[in-house]
Amino acid sequence: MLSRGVRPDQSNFVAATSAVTGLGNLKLLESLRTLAMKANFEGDVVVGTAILNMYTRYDTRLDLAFRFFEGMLEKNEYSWSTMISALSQIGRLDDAISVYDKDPEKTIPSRCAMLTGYAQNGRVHEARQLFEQTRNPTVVSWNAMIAGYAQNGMIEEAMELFDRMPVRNSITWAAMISGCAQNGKNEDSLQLLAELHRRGMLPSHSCLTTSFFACGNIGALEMGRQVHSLAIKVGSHFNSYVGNALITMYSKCKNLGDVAQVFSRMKVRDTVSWNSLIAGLSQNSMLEDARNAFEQMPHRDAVSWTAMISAYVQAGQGNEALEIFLRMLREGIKPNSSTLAGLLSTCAGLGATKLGRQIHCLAFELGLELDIFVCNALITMYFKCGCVDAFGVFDDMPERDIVSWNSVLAGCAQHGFGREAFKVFEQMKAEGVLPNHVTFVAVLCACSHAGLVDEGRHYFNSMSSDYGLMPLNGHYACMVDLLGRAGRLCEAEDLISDMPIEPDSVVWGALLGACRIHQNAELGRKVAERLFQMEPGNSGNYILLSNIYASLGMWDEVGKVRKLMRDRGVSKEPGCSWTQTKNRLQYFVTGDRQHEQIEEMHALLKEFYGKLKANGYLPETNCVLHDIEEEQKENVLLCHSEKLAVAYSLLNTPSGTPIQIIKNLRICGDCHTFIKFVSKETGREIDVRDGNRFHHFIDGACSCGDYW
DNA sequence: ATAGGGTTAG
Repeated sequence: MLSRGVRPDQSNFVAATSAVTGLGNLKLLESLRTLAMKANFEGDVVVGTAILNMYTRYDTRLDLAFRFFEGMLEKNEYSWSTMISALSQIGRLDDAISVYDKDPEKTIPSRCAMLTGYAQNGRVHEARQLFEQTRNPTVVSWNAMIAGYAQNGMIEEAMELFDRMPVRNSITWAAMISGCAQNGKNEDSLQLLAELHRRGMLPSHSCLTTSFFACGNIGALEMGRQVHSLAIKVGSHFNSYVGNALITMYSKCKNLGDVAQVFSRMKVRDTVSWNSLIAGLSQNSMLEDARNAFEQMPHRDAVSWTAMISAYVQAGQGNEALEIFLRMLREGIKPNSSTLAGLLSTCAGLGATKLGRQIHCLAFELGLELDIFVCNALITMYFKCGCVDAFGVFDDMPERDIVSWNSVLAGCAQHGFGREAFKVFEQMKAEGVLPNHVTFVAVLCACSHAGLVDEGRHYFNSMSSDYGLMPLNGHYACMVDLLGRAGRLCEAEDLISDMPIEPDSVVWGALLGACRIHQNAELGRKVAERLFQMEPGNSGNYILLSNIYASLGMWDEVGKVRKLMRDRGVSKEPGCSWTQTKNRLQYFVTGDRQHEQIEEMHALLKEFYGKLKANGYLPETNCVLHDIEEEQKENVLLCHSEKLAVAYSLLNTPSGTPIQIIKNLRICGDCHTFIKFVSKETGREIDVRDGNRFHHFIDGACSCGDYW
């Protein structure tokens, strides 16, 4: 056009800028802008606003966009609203507010942008004020307010506006249907879709997308199929949002055949389609397929990398997760708060404090150190690794959600900070945060671990009387544990028999654990038999019972339990457990290959012990490995040192394949032991029942991450 | 073209 000497007009420029959208090419944009200036359009509001809009999409910091906005000779209502909306979307709410304040007109678009800005940054009350001050709200104003309420969990208020508003459009319905689904009211959201349908209206792409989300949330496969055919009927199935939502819906409904079909029939697969596929596959434990999809996809974004990392995290493959992360960094992809949160939970699982600290540093570099997700993950990581730095992270948080409070309470429980847990709990209440079921599990666990029986009772009662929270099995399990550890086995038994809900195996398991501590073989046998019926495949119950007998020196009974296991074919998978009798530690190995396993472990332990010594970890010479005693050759290994037990438990993993792990020496293990561990850092007993890693207690320093 | 709605990771 230009080469033929035709001067482009306003609409040409607008069309050209819109064509540039999605190309992500800032240089192209700059040249368009130069062209506009040459063609004497630099002062044109419409062209200017179109250029501004382009800037807001590419410029992540918005500095260029803002400078351009400031320089605009003329601004219309949309120039203002575009700038306000862009600033508030990246969280620069204060700048958005000051732009809004400077707007002399404060037109409806400008107000709507500001309203949404407030709502998306959690300031619903200001959003509401803005809405209420608007004299003639348009349908856009109503929609913005409905969405604002829904995004802030105020679904009743949103519903009330929805019922009250004079005119609704398709966006109103989409906002309401989405609001319900986002707030766990999936059935309501599907009912709204049905009502929309009944009224003879056609559902928009957004309505369909969000309805699939709702179906997926509740696993409503049949409903999902019906909506799917509706989508085909209205021709929406080619829309990428709809297609992507279908992938997610079918994978949440565990219908992988349909996932594959939808994916293969899609005309255009964007990054979200691939990401949804990866997420769906990994959530259905098809890790290999997820990885293949990941390797095949054309453009991987931060979400793709994060999805793959968390797939490995969930599968317990921390090393793979880490390798993917390193590759991500090498390829220059910037991690976001979710990436870091996933990695931190891996560190927590591995007890990898050193790596955890490195990721903490990375969070500072990326400016994510105060991000709520990152902080919550940091708190859990530090606590699981036994570092009280968790408190510092918690204290520095500018805002906290229920997860933050629960994480800190759980940490107190794990580390025996009973009284501190109460303080945190009171502080939480004072700040007006309502405790939930998880909160009480943590508080009761803290009581149990600190041996605070009366306090535990008080909080247990307060749950239902003050907060209307009915105790669940987890809470009963804590109480049984609390009473049981305090030696009040009868009371624990009574509590179980008075339960209004059916006690699960965890509750009985807590009682069995108490029997183990107090060496009560009579009750232990009774409880264990019940557990054998409830979970016939769980070898842990058999081992616990045999540990009780072993602790009383009742070796005949130990033999009987082991025979029972063999007869019932329980211990196909090799497993191991620790127990302590007086001044000895015993290591039980179960499974068909017990004998060779012991030999192999023996050898590996010697090797490992040598490494420990070489690294200055076990200075005392009395930590000798005792030979297997004749009479318990088959199943019991004895040693005399608690420290050696720590070394042993380092090698132990919950998955029951200790040998492999030992060879790698990469993953430190979970210990199912009743040995008391005291943290050198806090001087307090560590609760090892909840997956705490304690290798650093060998010498106060974290050894993991060095891989020895 | 621009103010309001929708999919993926945690």
